[in-house]
Amino acid sequence: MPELPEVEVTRRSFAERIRGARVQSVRMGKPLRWPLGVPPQALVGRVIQAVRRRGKYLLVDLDEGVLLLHLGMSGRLLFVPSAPPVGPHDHFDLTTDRGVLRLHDPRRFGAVVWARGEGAEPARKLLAGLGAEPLDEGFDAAAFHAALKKRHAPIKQVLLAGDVVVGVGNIYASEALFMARIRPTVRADRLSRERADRLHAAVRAVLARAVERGGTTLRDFANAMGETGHFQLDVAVYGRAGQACVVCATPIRLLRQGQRSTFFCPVCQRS
DNA sequence: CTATGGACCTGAATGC
DNA sequence: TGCATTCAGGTCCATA
Repeated sequence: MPELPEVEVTRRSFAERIRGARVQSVRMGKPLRWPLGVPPQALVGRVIQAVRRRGKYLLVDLDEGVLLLHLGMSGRLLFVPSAPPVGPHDHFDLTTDRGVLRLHDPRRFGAVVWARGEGAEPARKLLAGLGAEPLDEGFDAAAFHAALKKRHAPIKQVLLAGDVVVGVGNIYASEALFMARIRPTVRADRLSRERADRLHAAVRAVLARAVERGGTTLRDFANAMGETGHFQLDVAVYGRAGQACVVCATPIRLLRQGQRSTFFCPVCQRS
């Protein structure tokens, strides 16, 4: 479900409302990807200072420590005044004096992890090695090209790996490569500066557009207010195998890269 | 060091 | 209808 745009849209949908809230109780359901790291009781009484994002992680700053939230493949947050009935996939409730923050995650690839600070374990290790923030000023085209020069893997897989640039998941990798007219299978180190620049711009444009559109709702994404996204209406190639390319009408092709589906136009993305 | 495949988990869609 | 197989928006870890 969630790539950078969905995580950012989720963040914006509750960050201001939850700021200043005091934690009253914590409920944990089935185990998530990693343990919380402290007894849930330890969060009671903490006050939420801010909600930030790094890559696909949300960082909930507390007056003591920080909570890292990750939505995995199927995670979704909800922030509502009072807790709805608890379903079988509701695995974390943070009840505050301003509402309940709930993580709903059927596949449980998501996580809620506490650390003393961003630089303290286990946060440090989870955040270490993350690449540039694509929507920040600091995402530099020359540095992007230089980083790609060191990689022999197909460009699609380098985008997904997240250690060069963060936040680009399976949907937006295909979309950005289409926009940049680059074939997903080309080795990253074979991209010229000009083509790397096109990809750099395309990644930014696709992600920014998706944030504006409220994310992509393929089946069940919704922000913490329960609102769905609309970028699925703007998708050019993802999930469109066999359908006509929006530019040249050639049928979109599907291929497998590292057990993930990749979609591309064989004519618009010749190399 | 880099690249690759398997692992984690559940539900929906597809195929026989 | 029933049951098996495949696929899904992520990413860590072991292995080459």
